[in-house]
Amino acid sequence: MPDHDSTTLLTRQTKRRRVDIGVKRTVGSPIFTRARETLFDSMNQSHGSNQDGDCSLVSHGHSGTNSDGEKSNVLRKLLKRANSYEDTIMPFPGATIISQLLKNNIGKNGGSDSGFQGSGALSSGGSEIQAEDACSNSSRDQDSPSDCLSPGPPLPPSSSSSSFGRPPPPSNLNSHAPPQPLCLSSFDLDRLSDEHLRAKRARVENIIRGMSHSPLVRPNGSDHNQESNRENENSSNNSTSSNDHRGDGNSHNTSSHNHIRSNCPSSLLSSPGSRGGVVGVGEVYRENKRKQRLPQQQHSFTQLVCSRQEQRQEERRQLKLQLEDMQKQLRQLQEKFYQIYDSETEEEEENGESGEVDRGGEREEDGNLSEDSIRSDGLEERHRDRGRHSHDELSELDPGLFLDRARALLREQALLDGDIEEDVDGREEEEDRNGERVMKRRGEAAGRRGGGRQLAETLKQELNCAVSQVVDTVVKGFSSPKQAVSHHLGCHSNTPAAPSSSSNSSSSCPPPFGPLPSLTPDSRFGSGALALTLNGDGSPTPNYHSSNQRLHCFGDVIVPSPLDSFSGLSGRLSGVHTPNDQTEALPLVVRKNGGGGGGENIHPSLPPPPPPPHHPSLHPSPLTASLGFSPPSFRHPFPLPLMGYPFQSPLGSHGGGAGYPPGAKDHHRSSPDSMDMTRETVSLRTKMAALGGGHLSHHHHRQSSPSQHGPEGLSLSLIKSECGDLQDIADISPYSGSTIQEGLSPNHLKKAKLMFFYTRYPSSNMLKMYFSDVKFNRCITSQLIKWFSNFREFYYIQMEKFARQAINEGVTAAEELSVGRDAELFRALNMHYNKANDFEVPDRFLEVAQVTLREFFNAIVAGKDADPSWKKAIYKVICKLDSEVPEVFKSPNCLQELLHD
DNA sequence: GGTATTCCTG
DNA sequence: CAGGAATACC
Repeated sequence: MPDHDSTTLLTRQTKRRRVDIGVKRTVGSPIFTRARETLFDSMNQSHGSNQDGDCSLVSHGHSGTNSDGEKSNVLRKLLKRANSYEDTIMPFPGATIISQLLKNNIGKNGGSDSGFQGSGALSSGGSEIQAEDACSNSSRDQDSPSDCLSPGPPLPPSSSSSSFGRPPPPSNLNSHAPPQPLCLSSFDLDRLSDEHLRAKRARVENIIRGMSHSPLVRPNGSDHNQESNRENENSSNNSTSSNDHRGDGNSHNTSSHNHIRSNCPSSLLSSPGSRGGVVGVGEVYRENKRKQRLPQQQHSFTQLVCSRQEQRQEERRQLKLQLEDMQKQLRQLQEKFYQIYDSETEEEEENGESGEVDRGGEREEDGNLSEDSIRSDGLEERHRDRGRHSHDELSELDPGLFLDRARALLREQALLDGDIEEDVDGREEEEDRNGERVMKRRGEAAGRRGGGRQLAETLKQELNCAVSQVVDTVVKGFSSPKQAVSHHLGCHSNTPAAPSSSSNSSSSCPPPFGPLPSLTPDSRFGSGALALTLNGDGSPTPNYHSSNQRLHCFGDVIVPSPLDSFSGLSGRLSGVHTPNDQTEALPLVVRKNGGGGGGENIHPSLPPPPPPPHHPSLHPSPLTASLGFSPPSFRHPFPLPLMGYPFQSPLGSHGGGAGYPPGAKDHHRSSPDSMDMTRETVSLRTKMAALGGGHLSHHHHRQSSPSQHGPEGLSLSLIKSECGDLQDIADISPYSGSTIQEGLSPNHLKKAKLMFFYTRYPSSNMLKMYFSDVKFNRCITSQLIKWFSNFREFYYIQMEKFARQAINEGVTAAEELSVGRDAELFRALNMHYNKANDFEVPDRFLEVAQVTLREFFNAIVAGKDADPSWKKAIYKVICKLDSEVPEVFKSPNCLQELLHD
């Protein structure tokens, strides 16, 4: 980024900080406290004490001695924490990770989080709009997103730090620490999870949008305008980002829909928005890249090479956006809770509405100083704050999406519980900012609490699912660029909204969201991870666990890695590959393209294996294990494809589809082809051997399956590339053949050698029959034929050698020559074709060998060897001695069977 | 012209 | 064991 960008970033950050602070307040606002109280009351009274204790960290000051008061305090604290966390760092590992990532990214970008935070707090609230713009700008910039995100954390710091007395950074650290989680316990966790879920959703949506959108040139300038336009289009109030934020708040009051939409545009599009204006450019750009990538993967690898950097940036942006989304989601969740439980706050809300201007200062103070004071702000303020926060801080994120999701969730819950329905409606109304309804709610609130619990549970479940999905998606993305792409693709396919990018830009946000509730769970998040059951119908728990694990893993991986690592990961994953990262994956891809230049060019970077890029943390087994990703995947953008091939090795595996481990297959789906292709293209037969070692090893590791294939399995696959048939590549597609391998593996070679005991002159058709697990193409066929040719060569050489030896030894009659299992000739042959001697050579082979030896003996004795083509007669004889190859060899697993026997 | 095989080389 | 060249066959 140019210097000016950095400066802008700083300004943005400062602004953002402000915004964040304001947001924090909102979070910390009394409403939250009440919500907390209600939640706690309903949720667990027993836990309350503990939580209080935990929460005690925050000053209880206001709350009365009453348990309720304590609870409220606790809730407030929790909320504050959550807010502070959101801004600073999420208590969740994932959140923390994200925050860290964002920070790291920022750092990479050149922006200094710390500096921002410090300055950010400083910035006055007056520039919220600007802050938004800045965010959008920053978001626009690839790096900028992080900046926007970063602000979030920073903002809280001021409030959080003041309120909590923690410095933002420490808070982050602390947040990671277990104690906080404890404090947060159910409620915070729920919120966090919700936010995560939302964030995931938002990410997915963003991704989808990006996918859908036609590739755009990065817009440096018009982003803001675009954003504003989009926002306007969306209908929400936002003519401008600044207006939007405030307007959002208002809009929320007026109508939840508006709020959502406004948010949506900003978040979705904008995530755009913040990236926003950037989005306009950034998103489009991303989209373009994504689209290109997809086609590239599927169609050709060359394109991939072209836009590495762009992809990287996009990935960064996406990551940032995701983080932002997550934060937004969390906020939304909080809001929901507030709405649900806030009946009390109604009064305050009205008051709060009176002065938005004051809010800025008050909020900060309130958030920091006392929750009670915050209450005075009222729901509206919260909304406003929310809107601001979302727009300002998370401008990129789509608050609308979150809201929609939240609504959907609420609705679902309502469906589950009639009581809840009312609550939901109330929420919406609250969103609308109808203070009156809020008041009504209060009355209901008491009754609701039961519903509130349910809601909380449902929200938790949904959050868990969403988090898990998000984590999965993120991890996948990181793990392999292609995967990420695939995910994106998947999202597209899955998400109806995704299809039209352009449409999405203007109105896309709302539509996607609207459908989200229903779609969200599975379809949207497309990635298998998505399987969330937002409704909570399903498997929240399993998902939850998975999510947690994933989060941990993710956290482990990500947290340590600075943005660089992140970017590297993203690049790796995306396939954009930073030069370092790309080392492995890209080359392959490139190769494919043309054998040519583009790919190769990329490769160069690869060679210098990126030692630093890969953080040890990245490889963490846990992730791979939990996620199912193989560690290599992280390194290799295209791990999946590779995995598939290795397994394919005839010997081991096989078993058709069975050969692949389920997980592996799934991975392959994403983008195995590219990998294989590239590899194949890259390494020809010659290379195959070399590759066999390295690649195969990778495959092996990746593939949990213990296929016999050694590391070499892949080598042969490369041949295909040589053939250069795109079709082949396409065919290679991991899925196409259940377990059909593109190339020949060492096992295949071994199998061929064993087959040589039966047939010295196999026909191509015969080979196809017996190597059914291999996808035959010219190259493969030629290679197999070449193998047998080589076998024959060795065979005849040995025959001639021993025939002459016999002659030299004084053997006069061919009859004297016999080939037994103890014969030196046989041992030589067996050593060559059955080195392990784990296969029982058929007697027929001994007979043929004896015949061959005698033919050579006779020919030599007869002096026929003078004729240059004297061996042809012998070949002609021997070729007739081929015997049927046992059916066993037709089985891909024949080696295992044969060897075991 | 393409394929298959052999021979030679590494 | 693969690549390349040469040769033979279709």
